[in-house]
Amino acid sequence: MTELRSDFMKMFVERGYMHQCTNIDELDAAFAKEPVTAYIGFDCTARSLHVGSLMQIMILRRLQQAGHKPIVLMGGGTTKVGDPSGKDESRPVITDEMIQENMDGIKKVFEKFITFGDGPTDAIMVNNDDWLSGLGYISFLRDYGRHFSINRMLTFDSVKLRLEREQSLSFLEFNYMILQAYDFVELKKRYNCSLQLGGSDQWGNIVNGTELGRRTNGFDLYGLTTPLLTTSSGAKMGKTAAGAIWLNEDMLSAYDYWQFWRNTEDADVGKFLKLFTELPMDEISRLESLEGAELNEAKKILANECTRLAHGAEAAEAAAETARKTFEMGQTADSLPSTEVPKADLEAGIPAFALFNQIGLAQSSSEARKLIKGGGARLNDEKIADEKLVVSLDHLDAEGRIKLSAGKKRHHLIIPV
RNA sequence: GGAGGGAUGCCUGAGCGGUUAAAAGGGACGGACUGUAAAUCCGUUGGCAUUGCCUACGUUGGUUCAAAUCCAACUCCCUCCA
Repeated sequence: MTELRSDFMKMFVERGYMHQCTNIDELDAAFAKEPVTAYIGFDCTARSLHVGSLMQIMILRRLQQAGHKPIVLMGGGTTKVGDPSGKDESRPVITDEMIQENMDGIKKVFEKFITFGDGPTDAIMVNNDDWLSGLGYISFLRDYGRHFSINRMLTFDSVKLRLEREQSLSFLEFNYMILQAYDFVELKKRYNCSLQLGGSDQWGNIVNGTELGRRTNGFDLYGLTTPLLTTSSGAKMGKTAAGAIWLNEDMLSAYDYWQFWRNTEDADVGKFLKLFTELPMDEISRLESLEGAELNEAKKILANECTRLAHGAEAAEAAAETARKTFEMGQTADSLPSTEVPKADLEAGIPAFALFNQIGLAQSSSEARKLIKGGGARLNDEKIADEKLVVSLDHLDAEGRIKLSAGKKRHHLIIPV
């Protein structure tokens, strides 16, 4: 590999986004020479995206900053088929309405990170359902099916692993990679898009696309993948007690998002700063060289930066301030996640376990009881010793609220109304 | 088409008539220790309920006082033979 020339590729490698590339020299040259249009495909299986997709989102953002054009491809059509990569079972079929709803939610996430519009480097969002739904089966087979070798397809990990592992793979899913390859060609034709980005699990699908483009139209298409991200202790990114770390504020508060990053393992701080913030590299090296407890400062910066990107500067500051009050000053901050409870209910008294369940600090009453029994539940920072404790207006603090905590990190306010 | 094997809780995986809400490990949650870290150790881990009830071992029936465990049919999967 020769020295990289383009700013984008240099950044890409330096920051740790790089995993595999179909032709790094040519791609680098293209980036150095002219604006490149690139896309990443996203499933529409949920109303929001979570941190598992954040790396891809950041790449599109940086791509745009470097003067290139990002395309967000929503897999409205392919979602109906289901990607077999890395999955043991076929995906449940979801309805068109759900797909539309999910797309709307996902678009909101992207609007925070990249600029959409009609300008040359403005991002666009397209839905592959637009061209996939209208395909004629016979003509598609004749024009594109001929270019796919079954022998070859069977060697791709997404298919191979599934077959080796006794799980059945339906013909429907088998077609996923063909459709994704077709997407790439279609995007080249429509938008002169010549690069597909994606996670390393998409490598097979991406390569299929570049090859299909070359065979059918002689296109020069490129693929670039990012590494699969796990934490240093080997866990997949983005799962916690509360569930997935969603990027939409209506699914996960900015405070909780901030907390997620604040709780990063020591060993991951540098890596995450590079991937998920836009701090300059020398600043990052300084931060990651901090030792012991000082590394906590770096974690706060990480949390601030990440929250600022996803939810805005104001929300990030508020989350940081809330955390500071809660964890460092032992105060009860107004801005903790809160739930309004009718005054009348509190007057009558609510069993503590029911309340924990109601506000989401426990998934069920039983779980709440166990939490109390295990000594992990707190009311206004006092451990709840009595399993049958009834919470009432008597428990209001000086500010007229009640603070409930599950463990040392999860806090919630009850506001009587 | 023929012959065997399998389907268990979030996951892996024991159990093969009652003492089994179901071993063990993982994961997750809580506690201790710390730095809102990791590692380690301890506890919890179906739901509802002021100790009793309900739902659970692929689906549906059956045999039994009693079944995840036995029988039958069905569904799906695996292996070998043709």
